Amino acid sequence: MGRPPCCDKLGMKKGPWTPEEDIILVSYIQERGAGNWRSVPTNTGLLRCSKSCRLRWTNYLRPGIKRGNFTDHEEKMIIHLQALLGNRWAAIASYLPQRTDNDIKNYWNTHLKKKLKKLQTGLDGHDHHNDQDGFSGDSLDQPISKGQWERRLQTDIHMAKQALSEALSINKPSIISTSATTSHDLHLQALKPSINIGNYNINDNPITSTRPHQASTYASNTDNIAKLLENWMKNSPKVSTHQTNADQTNADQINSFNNNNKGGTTTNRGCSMSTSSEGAHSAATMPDQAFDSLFSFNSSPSDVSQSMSVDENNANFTADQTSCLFQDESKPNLEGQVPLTLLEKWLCDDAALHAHEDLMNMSFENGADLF
DNA sequence: AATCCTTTCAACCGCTCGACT
DNA sequence: AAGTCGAGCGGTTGAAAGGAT
Repeated sequence: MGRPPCCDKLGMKKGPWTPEEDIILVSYIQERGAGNWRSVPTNTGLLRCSKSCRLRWTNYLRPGIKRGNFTDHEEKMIIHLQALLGNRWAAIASYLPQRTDNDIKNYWNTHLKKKLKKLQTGLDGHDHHNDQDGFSGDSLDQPISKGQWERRLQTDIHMAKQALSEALSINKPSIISTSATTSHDLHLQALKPSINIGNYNINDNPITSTRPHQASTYASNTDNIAKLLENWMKNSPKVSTHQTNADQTNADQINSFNNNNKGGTTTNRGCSMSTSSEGAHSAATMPDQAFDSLFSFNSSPSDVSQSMSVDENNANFTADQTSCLFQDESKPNLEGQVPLTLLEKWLCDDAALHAHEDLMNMSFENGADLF
């Protein structure tokens, strides 16, 4: 008998969130910032447990969430990171700041597992040493000692650092070395382009990007909320009966944003990137105070830790991010390993394709800052 | 048109971890 | 040192949507 679920307390509501609840939550977080989730239900009057509020915020309402189809590049990054980190979705999501761990996890389970399985069965019909699942995320069952794993990790970190260092060397513009001799080398090299996540994302900006796949159909979460509110406003004109005065104000602001954002959506989507700073950024271009008010959240520490810290102005990874990339402690990759052979090639092809371009877009000064 | 099957994804559950006392 | 509590993570579930028959 474990602890009873927190949602069992006090007849908490479960199931899908309503637009009204979303608005209340967004309003509250706008006012107080994300964090201290325990106090959220009491302070907002939401009949939701703190956990549910946090989840709703982090997985759906939080600014900077990209929804919709994953790009080819994202897909490959997930595959690669999954191979490196295992099913550590939060860690993987930290390299794809616009995606939530839940999204990535879902995408892995619904799309990528199948895709890889297909690929794998196509590759080797005879090597079934792993398990019935081919190389599903849960397939790695060969034992590995902690010591072994730690040594491997150390080597990985060292090699990755070295690789990144080389990649950023102005004298070596070609960051994918042709001297990779081991699967290990290939693996790390293929990771290199993902180091440029921030850069990559920024380069989705139509102004600077030349990538073919950036015609984004993604809606930022502001779009989500806007759409949601649009419907809600149509269906439910009685905002004030559900909310406090403050909430009413915020609802008005949201509505105001919604209307104004119709003109601004193109711009935002054009950027194809909605970071947590999107609000502030967009507010600068949108005169309406409502938008500014609602979406320029004050980043709480938890926000900062969860959201990307890409500097949109210089479009570069910060040193912290890079060190984070390598400091991220990894647990033994006992599960979710994918045999890396032709799959690697597949991934590396893409990596090589984008690597040079990414590097070119990264200023050397900032690259130097990484170390 | 009706039914069944599959896919998707938001949300929940249970567990672990770290901070605090 | 031990206990408590909140936050976060990964696995799983189930409703809804879409597709096949």
